[in-house]
Amino acid sequence: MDGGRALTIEQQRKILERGVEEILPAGELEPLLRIAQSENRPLRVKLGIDPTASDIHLGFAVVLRKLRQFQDLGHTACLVIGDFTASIGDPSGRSKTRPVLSRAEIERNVHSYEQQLYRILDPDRTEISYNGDWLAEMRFADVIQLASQYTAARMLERDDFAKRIEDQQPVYIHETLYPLCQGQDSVQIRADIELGGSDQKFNNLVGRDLQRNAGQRPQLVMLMPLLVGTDGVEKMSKSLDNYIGIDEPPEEQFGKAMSIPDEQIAAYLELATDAPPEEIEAARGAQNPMAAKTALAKRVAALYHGREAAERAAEHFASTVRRREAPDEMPELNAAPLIEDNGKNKGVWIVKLIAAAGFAESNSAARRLIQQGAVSIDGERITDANAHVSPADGAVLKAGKRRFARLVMK
RNA sequence: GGGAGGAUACUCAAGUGGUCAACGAGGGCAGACUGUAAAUCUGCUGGCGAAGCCUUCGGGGGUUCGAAUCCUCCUCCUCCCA
Repeated sequence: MDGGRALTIEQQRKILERGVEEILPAGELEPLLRIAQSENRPLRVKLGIDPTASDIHLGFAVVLRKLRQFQDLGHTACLVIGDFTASIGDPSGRSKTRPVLSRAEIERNVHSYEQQLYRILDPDRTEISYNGDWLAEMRFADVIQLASQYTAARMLERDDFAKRIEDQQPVYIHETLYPLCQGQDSVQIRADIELGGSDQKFNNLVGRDLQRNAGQRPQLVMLMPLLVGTDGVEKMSKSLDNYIGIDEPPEEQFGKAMSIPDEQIAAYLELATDAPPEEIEAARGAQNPMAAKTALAKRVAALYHGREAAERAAEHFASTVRRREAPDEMPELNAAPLIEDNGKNKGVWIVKLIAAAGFAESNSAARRLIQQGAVSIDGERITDANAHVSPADGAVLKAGKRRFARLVMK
């Protein structure tokens, strides 16, 4: 509890409530902090992790960063890896039944997850458990006992299920067990608080009921707003490919951040960065979204790669995108083996060159790029798909705005 | 157990014998423009060294000069009644 000693309970509460969408029951955070203090023990703050994706993105980082705040105040992060529940699939926000993951996929994801988690969390105050350790051990009688604690009506009235039923989409029995499993996790690890995205409200509240039935104090539920993806519409997620990964290179993060719609700038500043409230407020009605967005993109890159890398990413963006210059560093492509000389054709066939560079998946796709005027060598546009070229060694091949390769001709 | 409906490209979704490599929308890509990889507009979006050819509409078999479209069997999916 060393971190917490310097601050009053009131101050701690303020920090912890910042950026939070909802606390259930409202107003219970401060009393809980007092209990922890008087009992002189860290709170156990639970976060369920669904290992269905292998990349942690800014959306999930919102919750992780909140968890980190708890850690900095001396509390314990209790991560529950849903290795067992991943084989069910969280129905939250889903309009369809989820595909089931294989054991191997889950293990691969978990492994990659753990490395990324500690870019945000403090490993010394983190406890990791796998819910398969207890859920897989349950006997059928235990499952019945668990299921007997909730009614079908309450389960089916939740939004996701109700909508599906109305749309004549299937709802499977095992999906209704998902919230119960997650609630059982809370019982198992004796969570004081459960963090989650706002779409986790129902699941987290089930945990309260189960804990109460088990004679525990029901966990406080803390819900964070969902970060919208770079498309500006859907929730950020890997499957929609609208995410910014915390492990991505700074240039990628910067560029992706620049591609969010202007209206999302303030939300991103608030949820995904440490920007002070004044800056967030200023960004809300900004006259110059470009400047605000650039500042945001820098903050994001700096958070995961440091200030210097963020500055470089900004410069990279300005030169490649705004001034359309070739970047300093780009992959090399040895084009020498592609050179032909058979009387009919002399040089490298441009279509093959594009395909070899990996800029197109097929020759047909390469032809399209060429015909659309996307391809150039050393700034000279090539629009004839039958063209053969003899570029100088070190010439720059470009396809579209962002794909570059330096040609090696010997 | 009984009845009804469905499976089309990345997704949704038209098409019910030739004019179908398959309408449309979303997504993606590209170009123009710009303040950005935003917005907007336009184009492209199965493969092949490509005026032509090849493969595709859940799977197999069949009818036909010709099938995504008709028949048949199979697989899978959904809904309604009980």
